[in-house]
Amino acid sequence: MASPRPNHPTMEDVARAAGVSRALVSLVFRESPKVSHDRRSRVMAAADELGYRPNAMARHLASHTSRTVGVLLNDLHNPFFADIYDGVDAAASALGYRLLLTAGRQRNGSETAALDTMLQHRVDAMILISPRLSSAEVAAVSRQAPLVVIGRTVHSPRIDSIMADEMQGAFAAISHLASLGHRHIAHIDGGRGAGAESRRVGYVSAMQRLGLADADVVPGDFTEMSGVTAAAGLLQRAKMPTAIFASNDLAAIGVLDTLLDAGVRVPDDASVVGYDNTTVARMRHISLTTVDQPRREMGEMAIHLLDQRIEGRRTDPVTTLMPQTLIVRRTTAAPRVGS
Amino acid sequence: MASPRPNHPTMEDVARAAGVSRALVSLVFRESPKVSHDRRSRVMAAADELGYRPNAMARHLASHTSRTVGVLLNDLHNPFFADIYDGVDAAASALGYRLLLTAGRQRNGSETAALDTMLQHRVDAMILISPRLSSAEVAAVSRQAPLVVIGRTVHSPRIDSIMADEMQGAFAAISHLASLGHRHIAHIDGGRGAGAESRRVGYVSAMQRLGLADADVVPGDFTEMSGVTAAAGLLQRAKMPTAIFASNDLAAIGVLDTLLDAGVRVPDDASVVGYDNTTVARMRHISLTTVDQPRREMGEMAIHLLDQRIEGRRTDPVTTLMPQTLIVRRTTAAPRVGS
DNA sequence: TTGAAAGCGCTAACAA
DNA sequence: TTGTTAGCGCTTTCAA
Repeated sequence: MASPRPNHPTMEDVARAAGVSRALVSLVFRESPKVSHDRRSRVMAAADELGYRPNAMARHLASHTSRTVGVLLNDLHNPFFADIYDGVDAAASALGYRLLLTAGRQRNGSETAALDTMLQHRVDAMILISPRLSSAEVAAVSRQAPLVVIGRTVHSPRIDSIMADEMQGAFAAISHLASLGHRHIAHIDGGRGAGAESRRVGYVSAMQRLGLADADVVPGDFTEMSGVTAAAGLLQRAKMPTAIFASNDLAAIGVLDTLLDAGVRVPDDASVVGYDNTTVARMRHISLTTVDQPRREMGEMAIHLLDQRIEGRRTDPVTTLMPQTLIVRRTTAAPRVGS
Repeated sequence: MASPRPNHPTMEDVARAAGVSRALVSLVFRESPKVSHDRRSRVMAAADELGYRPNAMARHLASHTSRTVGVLLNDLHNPFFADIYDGVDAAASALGYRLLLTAGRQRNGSETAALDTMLQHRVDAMILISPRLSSAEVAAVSRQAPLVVIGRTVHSPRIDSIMADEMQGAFAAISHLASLGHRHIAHIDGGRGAGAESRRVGYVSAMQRLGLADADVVPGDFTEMSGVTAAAGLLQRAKMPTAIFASNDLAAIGVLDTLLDAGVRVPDDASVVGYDNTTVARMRHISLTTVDQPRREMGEMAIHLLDQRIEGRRTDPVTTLMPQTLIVRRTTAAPRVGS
């Protein structure tokens, strides 16, 4: 048997206490301008007195709108998502949207369940951050509410996408190394990770465009361990590349660690570049040169795109490519002469 | 002008399509056992056909219960919170609770706004993870719904608390060092950070109980920089302590970095212990001995405590102290003989 | 098992 | 500026 729920006062109660009609109380709480100052304060006082708090469910049910955007974070552990969320949150509160967060879990199908919850709450729109769902599923959901997908492109009339321009990011990394004088630059692949393919393609095309050595892609998978393995392999070679462009920071750290153990000094003997500009890359101890994504801006963009749709200012889907910035720190330098 | 919202079908529509009454559809969606298999599948088929999804707001409004727990994460960036959330999520889905997440922001007063949103949605209970709110404010909120506060104690009849047993954690760290043979162990303080005081007190009492050197507390504040500063100060001393117990991993990393720069080898010349067992501590590159908190279990505990209250099985407040575990990695070893 | 009717707490016209 | 009257989509009696 459940404990009695606290008896929340209703508008009716507030109206009675303030000696006005319920409609007037409703107007006050909707911040209508056509309520006299005097009455408004009478109502507010009564509400405070009673500890009244409008019932969001009743309100949304009656008004057919919640001005709420659902956000699906597939992994709370990824600091990336936190940055994106900051942007979402800032833009949402600036434009007066409420946010309903749900986090995916390991369990399969949990994303579907999370989306379902949001749809049951009749959110006005949703933001999906790197969803693992199939494109077909995502497209199906978009029939119920407009969607912004971050980190993927899904083609559907009511889906907008926001992508990092990883080709450009990879180019920035390689051209930085090239300008330092490196010609032989290896790339540690990200496997099936998000963005890995574009980074690899960007790397390969940059090597060509800049007239450097042949592309040299070492298998990997976005983990620290894959960086360790890849670097160990590179160390075996008769001629080590002078620089390594890892597909993400984690792998770059594995590389750093392995080179250090082997007595290869960074950046004196070899340069290393990561990707993502995670917190770890910023640590003094690591101070990794890496490619930064404008995460916060991506989040803000998501809300703006949805706002355009919700307000009916746009119906055509758009894909936004966000520019990347190279952050030069202490793991890159000119190669030693003769190497 | 707003775009037309998608016209969600209602129970009425489903009932009509399935050729049954609305009440029957309601029973089906509430998973009532007293619906024939045949009719149930007819209803489900019609619902699928129409893309029907129950309206959570109407449901909650009519049923006076949402079986939803609100979770206030004050900082999405803290990986700590993500682990706690995992536990919350697992326990909630096991017990059939839905979760409503909100994340606090930098802005002051945002926590209050977040709580307000949750209360407006009439959540059955709330979990506050390391809230920055004053105890008075938290206590006030608890009159509207039962609360579990993680990381703080707030005394109120409807508030349960979950705390890390940091005194014990500090003791574990110090006794590990003592058993290795260290006698002179410095502590870098965490300042006003959560748990810092208990860690310091735990350190001081452990030093006494174990009959080690006088307590040696260096000011700090939970940041990497404070570890750098503290270590630099320690290096100036005529006689360096042989071991350093930092109040958290971040500060420990600052220490590690500074010692390395100064040519002090860890753990050969000095041992370092952190606190929190963050992702960074686990990295091979760092491999920091540190104190782990059972974060996931803390999250699970929160749901269980709330469940007891929601189901009316308990009305008295409890405070749960969670045990800490020392994780020994590569930054601790016996001191050099003679030092 | 099914159906009818009332009402949850609010908003949204419309009147006054 | 304020009050009146219908609902919103669902659950919940209660009867059939």
